Amino acid sequence: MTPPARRRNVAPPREAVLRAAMDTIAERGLDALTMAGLGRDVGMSSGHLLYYFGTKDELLLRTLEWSEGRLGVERGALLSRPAPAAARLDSYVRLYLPDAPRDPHWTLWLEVWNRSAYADDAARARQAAIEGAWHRDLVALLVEGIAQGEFRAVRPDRFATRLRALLDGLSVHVAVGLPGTDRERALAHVADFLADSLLPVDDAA
Amino acid sequence: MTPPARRRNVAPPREAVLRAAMDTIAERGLDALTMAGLGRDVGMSSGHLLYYFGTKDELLLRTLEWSEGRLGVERGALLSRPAPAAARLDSYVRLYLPDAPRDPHWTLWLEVWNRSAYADDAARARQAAIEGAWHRDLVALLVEGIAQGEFRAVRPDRFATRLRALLDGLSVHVAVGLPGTDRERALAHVADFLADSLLPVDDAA
Amino acid sequence: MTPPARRRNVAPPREAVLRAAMDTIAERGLDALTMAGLGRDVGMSSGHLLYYFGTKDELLLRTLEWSEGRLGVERGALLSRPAPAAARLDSYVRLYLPDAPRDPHWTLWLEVWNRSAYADDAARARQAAIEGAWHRDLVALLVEGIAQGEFRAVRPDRFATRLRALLDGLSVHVAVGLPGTDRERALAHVADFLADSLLPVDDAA
Amino acid sequence: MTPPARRRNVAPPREAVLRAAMDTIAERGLDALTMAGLGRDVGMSSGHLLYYFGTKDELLLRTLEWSEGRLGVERGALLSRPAPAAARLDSYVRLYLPDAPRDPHWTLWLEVWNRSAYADDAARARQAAIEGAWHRDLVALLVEGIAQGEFRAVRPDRFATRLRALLDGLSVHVAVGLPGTDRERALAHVADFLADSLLPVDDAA
DNA sequence: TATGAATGAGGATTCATTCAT
DNA sequence: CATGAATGAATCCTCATTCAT
Repeated sequence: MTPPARRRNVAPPREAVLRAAMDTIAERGLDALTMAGLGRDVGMSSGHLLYYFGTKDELLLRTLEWSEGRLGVERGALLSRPAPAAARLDSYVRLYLPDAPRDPHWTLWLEVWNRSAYADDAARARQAAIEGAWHRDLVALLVEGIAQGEFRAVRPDRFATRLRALLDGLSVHVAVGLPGTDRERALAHVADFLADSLLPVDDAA
Repeated sequence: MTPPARRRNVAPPREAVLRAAMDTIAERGLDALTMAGLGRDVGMSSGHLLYYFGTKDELLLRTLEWSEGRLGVERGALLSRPAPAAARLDSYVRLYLPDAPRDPHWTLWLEVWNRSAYADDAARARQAAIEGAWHRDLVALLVEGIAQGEFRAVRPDRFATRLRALLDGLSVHVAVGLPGTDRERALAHVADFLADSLLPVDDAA
Repeated sequence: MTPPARRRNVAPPREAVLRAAMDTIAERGLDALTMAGLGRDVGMSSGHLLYYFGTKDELLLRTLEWSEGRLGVERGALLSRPAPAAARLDSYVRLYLPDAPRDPHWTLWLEVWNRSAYADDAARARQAAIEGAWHRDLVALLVEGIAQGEFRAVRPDRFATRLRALLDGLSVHVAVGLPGTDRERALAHVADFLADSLLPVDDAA
Repeated sequence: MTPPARRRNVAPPREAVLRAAMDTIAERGLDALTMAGLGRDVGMSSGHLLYYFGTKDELLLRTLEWSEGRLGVERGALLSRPAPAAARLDSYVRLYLPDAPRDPHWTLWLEVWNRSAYADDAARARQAAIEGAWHRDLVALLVEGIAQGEFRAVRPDRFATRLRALLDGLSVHVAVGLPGTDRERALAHVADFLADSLLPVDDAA
């Protein structure tokens, strides 16, 4: 799946392609996503698909980026809302966590993580860029919340890392369908964690 | 990779097979693990490999179980040491986290998670059993530490879930080779987290 | 399926083996008959099966011979009955034709015919021997019937060949499940044929 | 040999492929026909072969249909000749019977019959369609011959079935190489049969 | 006799990728 | 831009057969 490679995309890949790729991956896993099948789904020859993406790996990464792009827009919107930092943090968390087992976006992430260790630097960089966006936005939000006295005076970067690790761990559990886990429980765990370590102490008093 | 299936394996699969499978997976990824290649590595025909495992998927799961078995022994040893709960918790964490990017054990987990969503119940159950062992041991340790006043009075099960989610998140980051992460930093993060939420408050005083 | 070959049977192969082989072939076709599977069915290792039969081809032929042996006994019994030749001929025909599509015995024949063209002389001879028995018994019956004035004065050998060809053709159609054919219709056809060409003319008068 | 399946084949499969398949089957049996080998014979990758046929089973059926198509043309030509019905019937019979043991066309039929019992309805229907063509043409010829007083007043459909059963039985014997049978003898038998039951009685007088 | 672990030679099939049109 | 025929390497898995015990 990672041979020569050559061309790149010329015209903007139709969104439908990315969406269809996402759907198939979510439903039946990445292994079930074949270029020919995807072409069939979107009414495009497999040849043309490769003409656009150059490589199946590239398609995978592009799909992830597209999906992230959409989440990024949502994230931007919710973070810039005129609302308390705590409320916006809650929205952030809700956006972060998978909706249910096999959540397309998370399924994709899992796959990308898998190949990550064997990917080239360019690919790893793009992947890191995505993670970075989530991270920076979270840091900014924490800074703001702390400044306004909504949050305790945690170290923003450190806390963001900690929270994201927690979110990633919980997300994997949910996305993978681990028995005894689901989105609601994950949300509750996060709420607990935030109450314990970020929100004002007098909260519990 | 998931066809008919049929159970076989009567004699204990040689450890060498599992070890070799692990090595290859760690070095070049699961996709690079072919039955033929593995057979070559361990001096066994690919036919016989299938005779033992019945399926490549089964081999994967068995390798994970074997690897877990070894960790389980280590875990048991360190947890029953006559040492403070805090020290034992530290060991537990050190055992949990990957050694470095591409850590074989974690690479395996990533792969298993990937297929998990599309696996059958039996496979998922075996997977859950492994996770359960880590969880229960952690809970027991927390209970003990709390009883002896070493830890704050957290709710053990809840805290264990939180800590494990954190560990999983950090582990993935490390195993996957995310820039800016490594084992040491992960350990530091965990230490921070524990200091903040589990260890006695007077610690920081 | 036709390599070296070496040993032969030592003890009388248990009937159960032959019977089980027959059943499997009838139900799912010869391709589905594996030595290992058959061994499982009869509680015998595949190794021992080969120890008995030496070869899968040999097993096939032996199964056919065993099946023929049973039919041969029946045939002998019915032919030696103290009954009119016409009645005995009718029984012969009923024994000859398959019971229904996938009739085990005929399924076997079809398979044997298939390999026949590529078989060695010994195998072909054994196969011919079986066909010969049916032929000779039929000839004898015709001779007797003619002598007693029950049948017209056809040339026995020639007529037997013709009748058997007819029976084989009809049998294949029935055994194979050709639409529009079944045992009853086949029997009617044969009856017609016999009335037209073997039984006394005054019959129709 | 009968998995998922998927239809493909858009362009007309080169005749050469079918012809080569036929040749190999005739020479060494269907088991010896491998996609790779066939690809080699016709200078086409095995991948492309499957791209065309989708399945080895499909290739088998297609080869039979192609072969039948050619015979069908011949049959059509000889039946529409301006010749006595008896002469045309003779040609029909000559076309029907195998040329010699291992006659490719008949070898194919034998194989198809074998799987027939385990085939799906679609496959069985296509098979039946072929047999039906032979049958209908024969019936038509009989009707014509009877109308013109060349043949006795047999019931055409019934007689056609009987004759075809006879032809199938004899054909198998010849194709399979049963000792004591060959095309000439088979032809003689058929001639006898026809003289006895179809041609005018005064013939023999 | 009997076992069953071990073999190893295939076999069909899949699929990303190429390229002439 | 777009096609889709063509490739061919690679894969898992099957199974008759062997042989040490």
